[in-house]
Amino acid sequence: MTTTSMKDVARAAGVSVGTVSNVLNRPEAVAEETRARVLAAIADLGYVRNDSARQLRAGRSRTVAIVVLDVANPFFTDVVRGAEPLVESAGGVVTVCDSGEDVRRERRHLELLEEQRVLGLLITPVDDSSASWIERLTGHDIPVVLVDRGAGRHPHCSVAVDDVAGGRLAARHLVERGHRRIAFIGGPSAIPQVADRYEGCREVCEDAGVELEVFATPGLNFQAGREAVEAMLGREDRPTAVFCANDLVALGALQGLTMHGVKVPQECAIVGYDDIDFAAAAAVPLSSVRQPRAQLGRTAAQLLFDEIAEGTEHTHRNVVFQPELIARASTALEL
Amino acid sequence: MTTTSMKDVARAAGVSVGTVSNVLNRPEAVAEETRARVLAAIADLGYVRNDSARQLRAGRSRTVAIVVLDVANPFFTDVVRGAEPLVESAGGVVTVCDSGEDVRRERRHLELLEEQRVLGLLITPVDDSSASWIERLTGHDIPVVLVDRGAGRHPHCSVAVDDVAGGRLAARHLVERGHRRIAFIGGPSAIPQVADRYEGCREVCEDAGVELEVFATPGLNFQAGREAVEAMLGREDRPTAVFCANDLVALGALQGLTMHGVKVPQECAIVGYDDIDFAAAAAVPLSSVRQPRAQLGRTAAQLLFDEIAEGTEHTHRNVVFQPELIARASTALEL
DNA sequence: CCGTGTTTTTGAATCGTTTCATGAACGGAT
DNA sequence: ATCCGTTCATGAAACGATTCAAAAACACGG
Repeated sequence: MTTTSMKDVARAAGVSVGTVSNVLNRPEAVAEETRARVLAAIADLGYVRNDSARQLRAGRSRTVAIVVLDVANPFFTDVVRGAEPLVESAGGVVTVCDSGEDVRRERRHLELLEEQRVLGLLITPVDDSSASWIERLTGHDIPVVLVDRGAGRHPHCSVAVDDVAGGRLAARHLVERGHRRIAFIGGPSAIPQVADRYEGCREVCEDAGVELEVFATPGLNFQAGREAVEAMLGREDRPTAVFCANDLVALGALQGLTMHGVKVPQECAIVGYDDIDFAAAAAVPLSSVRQPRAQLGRTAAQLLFDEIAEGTEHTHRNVVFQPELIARASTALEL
Repeated sequence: MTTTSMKDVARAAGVSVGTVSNVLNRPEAVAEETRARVLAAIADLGYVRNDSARQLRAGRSRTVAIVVLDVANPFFTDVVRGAEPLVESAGGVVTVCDSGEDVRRERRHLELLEEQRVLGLLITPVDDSSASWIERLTGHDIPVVLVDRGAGRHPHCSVAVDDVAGGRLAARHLVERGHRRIAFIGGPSAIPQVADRYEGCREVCEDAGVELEVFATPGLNFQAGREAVEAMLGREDRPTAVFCANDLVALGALQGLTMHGVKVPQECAIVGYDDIDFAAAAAVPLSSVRQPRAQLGRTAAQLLFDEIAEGTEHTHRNVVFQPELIARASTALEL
């Protein structure tokens, strides 16, 4: 069965293809009676527009791509959710690509997206090596907005959250509750987020004259938190609070402490980072630093459309959001 | 700046467009020397294939769409991950669409996907009302595989997990550990998954002469579990174990019990369903029924490609997988 | 140098829309 | 009846790749 095209519809309705096209795209420009006839033919034949042909003619697609490091990470799903409504209300479509933190996968996606002539791109690059690839896109007139990686100089718009401020928030929260010995759990420090969060924490501790000890982990996952906390337990001058670079790490720490009979928050307080859904759902609800994730997505999409609209007049903007501390049971005690 | 097309490349390399096309698609058919010249021109001009034109000619795209109920749900992300490698190794691309359990969003996606002439579709439909829309696609020669909703009769391939068996597994596990009074927490029972899991549980309890009480919830979320368990706590003949229709519910139950000082598993055992990552990460690691999610995705993709390859010879297949019980601390005690 | 067979290359047709200059149809004013 | 201004409809020319029959180039034996 061959697919039916506008030509078939035109024939069935006794009009020209141009008219069918007008019915679809500028219905007000075609006479009432004709329009009805064409619509009837469309329904009758079950005609469906061919998007490839449309795009070929238009020169670009209506797709905005979002390239994320991990689709399963709630951070990114929320960013996507934030961006979607804006894109859709602008008549666009969102497509999500998962690089899985793998440069090769990311590259493959970028190639494909360029072949598809996407309208624009929101991306959290895997690492600096992506820069040249991304610039290739902008060179071909595909606007790009960087998400949560706006640190360095770069010729793009970007949105990000101030991780140093987040680190400060967490540390200040703990210091205010009387903690004088704090542990930072997280790593590797090559990840800018980790480094920044640590940096903010360090500043505050230094200013307050509070002891800060680092437990470096190989990654930001559950296991890492559990192991780090176990390393900490043997010690006699054990910190009375831990700040984890990530909620997963914090949940690992929580389980580690619980299983060794250390009471949270009575014997050890915990602050996490990201405020994932499970932070509130933990056996001891977790205090955490929340980032305005949906807004990050919304703003990124907005910047993209601004850039498209402004054309050559455009000058890049870099928007930085401030995080917020959500206090829960895991830090509910003053020492 | 206008995008460069094959014509430009052809001119630059001093050959015809047909030859350029051959270099890209059947390089072995073009002379060594010519090929080199064309490739040089491509690199030189920064030429990028136009996928719309390609697809227009080809009549279909290389995209396999997966329409899920919730991208943030680990169940679906794993299904997607399972399907991806197979699709990509077949030269396809995966695109994920989130219906958000909303029929209207789902419909919009289906319309768009049909306009894009996708290669095929894996979908977990929002409800039965989707059926007619989906059949429209198959009517237009777009093969569809149903994921985890293969219950009724339907003219498609499908993959699913046997939820009744899952319910039986959970109940049997609890009965074997000596529990004689069990609670089922979950709802609404209109959801086939909930109904099936309950059904399996009921069978086993009935056969074993074990008392089963249902705490119906309005949804399958954290809050629901917490509230259900609180309703249960007041009672004197309190069940000694709960089977939750879902891990989120189970985590809610766990938090509810913990906060009211009820020890898990000593005073109340818990079994969840889905074995999400956080099940193992809970303060008391959660026993849970695991579904072979990635395999579900893999198989769905396989069925899709089979259908494409077999053409009219194809007869639909319905594959049902068996779930597995993962025992952890939350049921670690014999009564 | 010719015929034959093989390897390369060509160029036109095609896919299904959109766009736009042109033309037809019609009504009303003169 | 003629002319003019609207309102609608038309049909051909893009858009950029792929395909394929046919032409060209080449190799080689006689």
